[in-house]
Amino acid sequence: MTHSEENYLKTIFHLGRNGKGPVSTNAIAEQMETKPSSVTDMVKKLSDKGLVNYKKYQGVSLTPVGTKTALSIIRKHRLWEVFLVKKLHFTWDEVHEVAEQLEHIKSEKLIDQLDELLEFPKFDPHGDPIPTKNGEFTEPKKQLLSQLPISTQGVCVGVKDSSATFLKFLDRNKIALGNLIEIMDKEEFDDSLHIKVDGEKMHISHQIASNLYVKPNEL
Amino acid sequence: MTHSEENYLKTIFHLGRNGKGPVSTNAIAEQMETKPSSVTDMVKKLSDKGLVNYKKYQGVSLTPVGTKTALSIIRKHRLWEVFLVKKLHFTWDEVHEVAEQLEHIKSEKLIDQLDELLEFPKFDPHGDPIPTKNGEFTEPKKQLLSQLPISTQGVCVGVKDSSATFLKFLDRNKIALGNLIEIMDKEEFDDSLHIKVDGEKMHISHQIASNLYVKPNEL
DNA sequence: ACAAATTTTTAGCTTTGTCTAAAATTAATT
DNA sequence: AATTAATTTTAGACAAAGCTAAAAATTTGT
Repeated sequence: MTHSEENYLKTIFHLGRNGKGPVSTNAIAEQMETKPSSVTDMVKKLSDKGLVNYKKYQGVSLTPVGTKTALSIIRKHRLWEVFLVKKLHFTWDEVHEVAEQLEHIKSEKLIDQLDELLEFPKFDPHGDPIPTKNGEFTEPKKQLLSQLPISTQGVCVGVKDSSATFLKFLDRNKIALGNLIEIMDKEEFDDSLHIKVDGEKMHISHQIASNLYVKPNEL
Repeated sequence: MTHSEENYLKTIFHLGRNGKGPVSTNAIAEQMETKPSSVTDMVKKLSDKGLVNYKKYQGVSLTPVGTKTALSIIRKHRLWEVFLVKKLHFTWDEVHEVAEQLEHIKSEKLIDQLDELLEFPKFDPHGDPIPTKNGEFTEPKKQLLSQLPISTQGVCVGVKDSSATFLKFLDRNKIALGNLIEIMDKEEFDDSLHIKVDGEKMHISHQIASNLYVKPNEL
C-alpha cells in the first residue's frame, strides 16, 4: 500500500461521509488538488485491489476492506495529532501537515504503544473521534457554540472550520481544547456572544461561535 | 529531497566513515541491496544537486552540504530510536526498521521538540552519538568489553554488531543499555568471560564480549 | 427530446527510481 | 606488458503516479 493509495482511501472515506452515495471523480480530484484523469487511474487500481467499488462514470465507494483500511489511517493521523499537541506542544494549526506524513508510517506496535502513551484518547485536538483498532468510533455529543442558549456551560471539544487562520485566531485568544466556556449574553443585532473562557471574559462574533464545538455540561 | 536521495546520502556517509577515501559504487549497491547501475544514476543526480563529489569510475564522497544533510538525517534516525525505546518500550532489535521510516518526516519543529521531550540525549540505544542541530557529535569513550582487564567495572553503552539476532540475545539475557557490568574472570582457553550484569552472574563467550561496548568507570 | 454543457475516461507523454544486458574502464595476474 | 577479471557506466525498458488534450458518456436546459 503506497502513500498515494492511502491518501485516496482517506479522501474517499471523508467525502463519502458527507454527501451520501458514491463519490464523484471530480470531487476527489478537487479535494486532493489533482486532475480527474489521475483520479480515474488510481481508482481503477484501488478497484483491482478490492478496496473500492467502481463502475465507469458511476462514482466510487469503499468496500468493507477499503473502509477498514481508511479507518486505520485516520486512527493513525488522529493519534499522531494528539501526540504532537500533548507531548510536543504543537498548536492546533501546526499539527495537520506533520500528521499527514506520520500517518503513513507502517508499524502496528508503534501505533498501539503510542495509543498507550497518550492514555487511549477518544478524540483528537480538533474534537474528531479516534477510531479503535477494530474501526469503531463514537460520535461525540458535541454542539456548535452558536446553537446553545444563554448561560449554558460546556467544555470546548473541537472546531468545525480547521483552517490555519481560524486555529491561529483561537491560539492567540487562548481558546483551547478542554477550556470551560460559558455563554454570558448574546447580542441580538449580530448574534455575537459574550462568553467566559476559563473565567476570562471575551466577546466573539457569530462566525466564531458557529465554528466552535462544545460539549454542554449536563446540569 | 526524496526518501531515496536521503537514504543514499546516509549510506555514503556511513561507508565513508569506515574505509577512508571515496566510496565505491559497488559498496553502495551492496549496502543498499540494489544494483550498481541504479547507484550510478542516483549518484549523478546527487552530484548535479551539489551533495556529492563524483567523477566517473572514481567513486563518491560527500560535499560539505551533503555531509550536513546526512548528519541531519542521522540525527533524526537516532532521536526516533531513543523515543521508541524510552517512550514506547520497543526493544533494541525492533527500533531500526521503524526509525528508517520516521527519519524521513519533514518538520524542523518536530525534531526540536522531540529532542526536548527526550531531554536532549547524546547517544542512541545502540550507543551511537546523536549529532546536534549543527552537525557536531562527540564520539563516546567506549571500549569493547573484550578489551578490558579483569575486575573492570563499566556501564553498558552500546553494541558493535546490531543485528537482530544479537540484539535479541541481549534482550533474552537481560543485558541492556545502562547496566553495570563487571568482569569477574576470564577463561584462558576460549577468552570467554565471567561477568556480573547489575549484580547477576553470567558467563559469556568472547564473541559476545567483542560486540558489547562499555564505558569503563573511572576509579 | 435533443442539443449543449459538464463530467469522466482514454491515449499518450513525463518523471522518478529501478532493472537487465551490453559496453567501457580500471584492476589483477601471470 | 598483455590478457583476464572485476568494476563501473551506458543504453534501453519498466512500473508508479501524475499531466494534457481529445474522445466518450452523462446530465442539463429549453
